[in-house]
Amino acid sequence: MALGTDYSGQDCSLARALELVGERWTPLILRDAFVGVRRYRDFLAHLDIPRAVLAARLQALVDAGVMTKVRYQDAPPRDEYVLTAKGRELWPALHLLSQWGERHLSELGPRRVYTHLPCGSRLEAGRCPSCGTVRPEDVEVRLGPGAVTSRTDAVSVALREPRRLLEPLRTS
Amino acid sequence: MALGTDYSGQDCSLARALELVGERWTPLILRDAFVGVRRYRDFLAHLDIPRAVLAARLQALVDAGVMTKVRYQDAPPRDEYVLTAKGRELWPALHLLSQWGERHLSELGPRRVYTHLPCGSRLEAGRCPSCGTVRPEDVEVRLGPGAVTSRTDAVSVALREPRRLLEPLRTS
DNA sequence: CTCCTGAGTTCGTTGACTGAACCTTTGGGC
DNA sequence: GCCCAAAGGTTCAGTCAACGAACTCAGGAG
Repeated sequence: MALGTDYSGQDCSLARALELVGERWTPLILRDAFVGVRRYRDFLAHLDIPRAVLAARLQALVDAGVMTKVRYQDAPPRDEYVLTAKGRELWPALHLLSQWGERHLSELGPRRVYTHLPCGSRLEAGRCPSCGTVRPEDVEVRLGPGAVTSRTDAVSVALREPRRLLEPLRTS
Repeated sequence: MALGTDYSGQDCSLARALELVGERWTPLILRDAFVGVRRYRDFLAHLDIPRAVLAARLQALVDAGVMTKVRYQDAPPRDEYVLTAKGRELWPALHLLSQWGERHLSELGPRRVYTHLPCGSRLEAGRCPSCGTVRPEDVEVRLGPGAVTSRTDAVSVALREPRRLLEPLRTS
């Protein structure tokens, strides 16, 4: 269970991208960010990730300009981690990889169903078959027939309700 | 520099997909497979990857049905690793991540330019803006202005020529 | 003052990646 | 037959990242 990332010597934008978002846990942190998770506590509860690794990954994402820390309360001071525009552009890539997994690794049917709300189409290949490219804000996620609802942490429970991408999750 | 992969407990097709293709080196092995690399020796030369890791990754990809071993010569017996249909379906996801890297991490302009040969359009978002979804076989890759040609191994040199995706690379 | 929560940091242990050396099969040159 | 080289691995000791439990720290609440 170790995944370092450093592909120096590869003159390749894929390698550069993987050094940022290819590390262990990072794609799942981003997935959670897209479905609305913003707080350290919620990432921790939903991912079962070591605290030190989570702190390091969030810091790396902030340093890379993929997320920003936003203060949402002053007493006591609390920050949320929110995707930047650069980070939000990762959604098609993450979604396509996820769809590949749905097709080939999900025997009971899709675990999540993505709908483009303005037109009602199901998303394919990270975009709407009728409208072209799609903004994550316009996408609705809900559980599909292949979903397994075994987790009982507050974040997993809250995420069972249909919701829009990027809509902040509230668990408290 | 360690990236293990096992996201048990995550009911998520992205996590399942990452367990297969998210391990360290695996995305770059797949990238090489898409540009025509097929032999152990060529992967080794082009990636600077430890032999044991390369052998383990190729075996895992074969076990998962993403690649197959194909005998191309009997005396002495030699096999090539070739993408299956399941593996070829990973192209849009890999391409999108690569394009994100081109946009955000490649200061000198794109390192690689992808063209849909039947219509001549440059690919965007893993598909052709005019034709819709694209088969990798119909895509041409050539170096762009951001490319750095510092590697001197035979595979890197051969890959400097424009070529179609999936067209077998010959270096000997 | 004491307890509690959120958000980390510290640290010993485990396990994956690294790189060099070694092994096996086969063919070619002599 | 004998020796060497190449392809495709396997083995192994050392290193470094991930793991997980414990600890720290700041700021309320009572």
